[in-house]
Amino acid sequence: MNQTERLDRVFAVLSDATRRAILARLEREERGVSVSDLARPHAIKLPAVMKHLDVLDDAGLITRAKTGRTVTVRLQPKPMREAMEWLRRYERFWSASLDRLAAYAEAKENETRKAGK
Amino acid sequence: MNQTERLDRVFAVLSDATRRAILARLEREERGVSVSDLARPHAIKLPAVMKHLDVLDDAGLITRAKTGRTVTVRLQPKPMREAMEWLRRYERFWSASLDRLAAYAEAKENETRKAGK
DNA sequence: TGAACACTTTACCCTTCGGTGAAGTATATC
DNA sequence: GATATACTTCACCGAAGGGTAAAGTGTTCA
Repeated sequence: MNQTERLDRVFAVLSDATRRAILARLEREERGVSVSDLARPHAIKLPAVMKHLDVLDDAGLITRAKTGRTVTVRLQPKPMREAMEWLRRYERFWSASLDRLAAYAEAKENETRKAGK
Repeated sequence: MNQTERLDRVFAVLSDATRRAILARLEREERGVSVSDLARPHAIKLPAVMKHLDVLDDAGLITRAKTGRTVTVRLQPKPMREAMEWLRRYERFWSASLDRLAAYAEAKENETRKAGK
């Protein structure tokens, strides 16, 4: 799997609120959560949760371990790093545009003052 | 539009390589790029590019300004900030797991040394 | 052994997504 | 006025996405 595909998958995972909630839950519970516990808070049936877990798995964001009849799901956030790195490039741009906005506001302010309005 | 919906849309934008390429291009050219210039490097027809631009627009990631018959597209990266903030929560987790990995490796190392292998 | 439990798989539904060809609109340019 | 340019809209297509009900598998417990 190349970088492009990895980014596609991780960002696709993150574009769904249910999956983000699952990730957030796993982040809080480092020891892992069973599939049914993960499903409980959501208003969807188990098979739908299964599909979400498959998507998370394909993106490499979780690991699953079966013990007896229960499956423990754990977070594997490493693939998020690449996504974060990708986004980081735009960080300077936000600050830059905020700076520009501030500069503009200031210029406007001075202009107004000079005009004696 | 609430936060959940904004995150859905921004991450959905980012899950497509063509759209990431468009964003990257716009990041390099701060003065804006025309629609046809944006489309040129991609092996898809204009209507497809249009749809990508609509998706970017709906997520608030670009602005479009028509002058004569050409439309200039500019980056508006502010909505990415929220997405980045969301991801940032997992940053500590990467470092944490890297730390744990390092600790494990070190323990293993000592163990091996003690055993005199 | 039989029933309950914790998933998992299958088959299906409807909607959204990413793409196309073709036709349409508005603005240059000759 | 005719033609080229720069989009834009429309109608369509096949694949993928998120959901369901129902049936299946393996484990635990009485």
